[in-house]
Amino acid sequence: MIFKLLIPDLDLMETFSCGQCFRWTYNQGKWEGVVDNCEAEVYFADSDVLNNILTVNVSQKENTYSGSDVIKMWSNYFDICTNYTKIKENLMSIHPIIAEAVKKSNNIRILRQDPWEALCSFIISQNNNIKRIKFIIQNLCICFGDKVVNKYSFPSYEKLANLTLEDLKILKAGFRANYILDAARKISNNKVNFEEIKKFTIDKALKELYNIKGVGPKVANCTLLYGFNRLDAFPIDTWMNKALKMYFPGKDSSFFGPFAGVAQQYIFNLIRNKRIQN
DNA sequence: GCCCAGGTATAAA
DNA sequence: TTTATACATGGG
Repeated sequence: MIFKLLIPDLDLMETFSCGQCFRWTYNQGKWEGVVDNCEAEVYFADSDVLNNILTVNVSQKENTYSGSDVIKMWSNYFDICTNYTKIKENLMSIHPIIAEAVKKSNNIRILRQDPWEALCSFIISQNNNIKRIKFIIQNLCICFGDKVVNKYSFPSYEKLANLTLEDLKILKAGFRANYILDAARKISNNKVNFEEIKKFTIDKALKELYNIKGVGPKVANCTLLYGFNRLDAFPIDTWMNKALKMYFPGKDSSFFGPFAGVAQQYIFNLIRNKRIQN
């Protein structure tokens, strides 16, 4: 099925390649990806781009989801109810560097990704580069996910929980394989509970995620920001540390207010594009 | 060979 | 409590 969504403040290139997600691919003017068990290509048609109308062309096995469920799913994924025009105005008023960051990389939206996919993806991201992160995640989906139509879904934690380190060698994930297994098992046997985390304060949610091996501040904050839509989460990494020291000496995430994570994403993109060293 | 990549666990100071 | 090193793998 094919349908259209009105989504202001969305630049597909910026949003899909800013490092918040790892499974979208660009092909001849269209972006191809999988959300849950739903595969789609999305694009702005020439006649729609000025009106912020996104075309979503969904392929799925017959009747996995109803038409209205599909529209709900993709509306939620792009978080269309959140007003990014307002958020960006607020952020730009905080500091000139944020204003510059927002202007330079226009229109990044924080996607509402599945919590498990976000957690697992950012466990894989540690001490790793984006190209290889994508490679490992693609292996993970092909080897252990379900075939949707042409692509594969992200494998469930239940499925991975029953595998062994030996099984995961095929991923070439290195030392992270052990962390993936630990995460899958702890969530499967309820030692870490996503439903509880949704109700927790940010500090409590972070501590809960730290119970998983290989999950530290970076991975936990990314999981909360991208998987739980906690826009106040603030995943500081080496590049962001450089940026903070350089542009915001002495400041912490509270300086950026309730949309710290959104600010971080824009600043990160600015720094990455500038290829700042030191 | 060496260094780095959207870090973290572990040991040692 | 802070600081150093190993960790798998692949690319530059």
